[in-house]
Amino acid sequence: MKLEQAIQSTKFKNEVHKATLNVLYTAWWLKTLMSKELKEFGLTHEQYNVLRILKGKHPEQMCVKDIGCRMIEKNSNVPRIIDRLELKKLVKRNDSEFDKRETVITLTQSGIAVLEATTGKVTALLESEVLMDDKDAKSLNGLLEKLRAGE
Amino acid sequence: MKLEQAIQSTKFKNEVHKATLNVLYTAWWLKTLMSKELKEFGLTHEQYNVLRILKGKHPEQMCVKDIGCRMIEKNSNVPRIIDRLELKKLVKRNDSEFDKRETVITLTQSGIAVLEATTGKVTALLESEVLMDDKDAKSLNGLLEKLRAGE
DNA sequence: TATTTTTATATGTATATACATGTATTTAAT
DNA sequence: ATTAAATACATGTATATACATATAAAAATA
Repeated sequence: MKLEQAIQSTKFKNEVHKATLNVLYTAWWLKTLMSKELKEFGLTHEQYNVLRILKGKHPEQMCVKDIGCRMIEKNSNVPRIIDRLELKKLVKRNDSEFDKRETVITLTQSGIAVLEATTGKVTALLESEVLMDDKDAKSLNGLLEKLRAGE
Repeated sequence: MKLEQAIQSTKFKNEVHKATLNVLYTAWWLKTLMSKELKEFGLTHEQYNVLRILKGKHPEQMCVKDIGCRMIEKNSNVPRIIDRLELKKLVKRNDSEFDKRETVITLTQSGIAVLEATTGKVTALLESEVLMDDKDAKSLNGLLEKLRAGE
């Protein structure tokens, strides 16, 4: 679907303005798509993101700050996302021995199982819905990084 | 900044997977950038979006549904965003004469003034931070629509 | 060593998102 | 004409986002 249809507007100041709206809309579209699959597992998008980050270091523990700086949405409130994952017994909090300010987190066996099942489903969904070859994806990655060049 | 630095990860399944994360991250980056400017005017990103949509039809009134389907994030709770804009006297609610189920909304004079001031600032900010020429923006728009082709 | 500053996390508040439900009104079906 | 279905909006709840503040511990400084 063209952006014009999606937001029922044709008035863009220029192509750059249209591109900013297009990025925002595409992100919403992707999130909505993934959330439908995640919901089956009782997970939200950001809970899933935290589980995947923990998986990357497993079986090592990670402190809250290190999880936070790997999040896609940097202002996510990681302690509260962990609260909910802990309630579902998918992660476990421990006090750090090296630095008593830190809380360190690990995946539980249950967390690993849920993450693996979820990842399979999400990957399959994206493969079937995101119809883009590697060459185009590479161009897209380059352009997005160009857009953020001033970061 | 490269995505790899931004989310401190280099493990992407493939370029398409990286592109999905890159879109999500870029959207967050854009929203954060704009929010900084909007905050000066006491507006949130979605409140600003509603004001801009109303501007497109002004001085005509728009019903809640028509605003909703022009929103970038479709699941936004438009009545509640309007509640806050109404409290700030930036918009006005009226009962529709044609269909008593509808509430129709218009910008107030104050709303128009705030919107114009805000738009000027936001536009200037994007021009200075989004360093991309029209040609690249056009390619980017094409690729994003390719990504969502199955929509 | 004592004090200050910084860091890591948690908590509080307002708004937003996602979704379910309730209510009034309109449209369609019987 | 009456009933049923659909529509428009509002409201309620759980979670997330954005940001301010609080608390404890570590690091830096006097």
